[in-house]
Amino acid sequence: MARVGLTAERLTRAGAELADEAGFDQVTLSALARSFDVKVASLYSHVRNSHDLKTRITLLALEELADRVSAAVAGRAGRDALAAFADAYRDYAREHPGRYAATRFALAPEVAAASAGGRHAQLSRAILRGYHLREPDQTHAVRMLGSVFHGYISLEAAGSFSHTAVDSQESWDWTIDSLDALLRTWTTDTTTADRTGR
Amino acid sequence: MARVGLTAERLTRAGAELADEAGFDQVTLSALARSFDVKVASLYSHVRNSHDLKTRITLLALEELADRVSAAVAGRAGRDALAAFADAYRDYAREHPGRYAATRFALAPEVAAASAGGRHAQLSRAILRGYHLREPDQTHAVRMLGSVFHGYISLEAAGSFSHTAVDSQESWDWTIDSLDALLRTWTTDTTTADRTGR
DNA sequence: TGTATTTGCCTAAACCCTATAGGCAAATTA
DNA sequence: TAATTTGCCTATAGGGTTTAGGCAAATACA
Repeated sequence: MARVGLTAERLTRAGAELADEAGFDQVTLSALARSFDVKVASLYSHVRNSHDLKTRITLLALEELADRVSAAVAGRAGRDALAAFADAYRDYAREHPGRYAATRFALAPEVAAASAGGRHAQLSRAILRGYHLREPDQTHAVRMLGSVFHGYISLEAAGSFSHTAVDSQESWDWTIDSLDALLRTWTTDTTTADRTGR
Repeated sequence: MARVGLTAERLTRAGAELADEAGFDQVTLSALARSFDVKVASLYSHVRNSHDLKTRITLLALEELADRVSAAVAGRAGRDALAAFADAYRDYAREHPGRYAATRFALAPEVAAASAGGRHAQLSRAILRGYHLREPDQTHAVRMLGSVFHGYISLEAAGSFSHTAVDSQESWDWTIDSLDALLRTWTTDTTTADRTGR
């Protein structure tokens, strides 16, 4: 019985590819075993179980994505940085839908703490640095940006924006412009009363 | 063999409850059969298959949610309407996490066309009526609002906002205020160049 | 280099979920 | 009351997960 040379890493990479091709929830140990022409039970020497495999794919995706976002925003500021940041997420989601879906997988707290999740949070705050927000506004803004981008990406992936004639790219640009404008109002004018006009 | 009196409707309602308790992807025909103390095969007389059941739960959730949102925004305008709209979605997601998750289930195009999805789109546009946006800005704004609210709700549900001391309710209010302010800039000043300051 | 140990992949088996076919009895209709 | 429809059943097959235990290939060590 020749050995195929499985490792947790190879399984994780193959799992990530399968996720992109068939969807993250189609990633099963059975499918993976088939793709390596190996019996399912053999995989249990390398990953603890199905959940463990998904966790590993999630960690891989979080790292990859953080690397991309990090490279995209390097040397940029203001609207430029904001757009690069947003595009990095969206492009990744479009190129790697399964991996992007994996980044939504609920990790165990200890695992999450050791993941690239922290880098994402830092990157988000780095983008806002140029807008000079004070706490707690900065936290509010981090949450809002995360919400908009993640929301847009998932609705777009679900096909929610393909019913009308308006191009999705236009709405995306409009959204980034709007967020930039919004954040800039905070830069120069920091009282809520004035900002909201109430 | 006494009959239990199953119907597609009863299965759908029980499925929705199960979704809220255990998660939408824990909704299985097996679990449902157990809860009715009936054999699994019996369910196939009432629903075509597992996918059909999930579709029915999705349609139920979309209707319920549209009813709630519709009632919430009735008689309101401006920021008031915007907040009522947003809160209706968020409250529903918090009270019925499984049903809210169901609203993200990908429906077949014909089914989606006959669903309450259209009502949601109309409600969204109704909110914007008070801000007097022209096309295609209105469409952009509809997409942005959908993105923010859906994104916020799903990130919040995933626990993404429970790592810092800042209260999630505050960020939510801040976000709604920000969106209101943003939309109001469009009301009085409609050229992109001026709005973004580029 | 030969032997001991570890490690990788295997078979076997149990459990759960989905789905179809075909049967019998309860409910409905005539 | 008889005929028909309908609801729930048993049986069966297929796919995914997971554990236990075995044999052989790779590795370590004398």
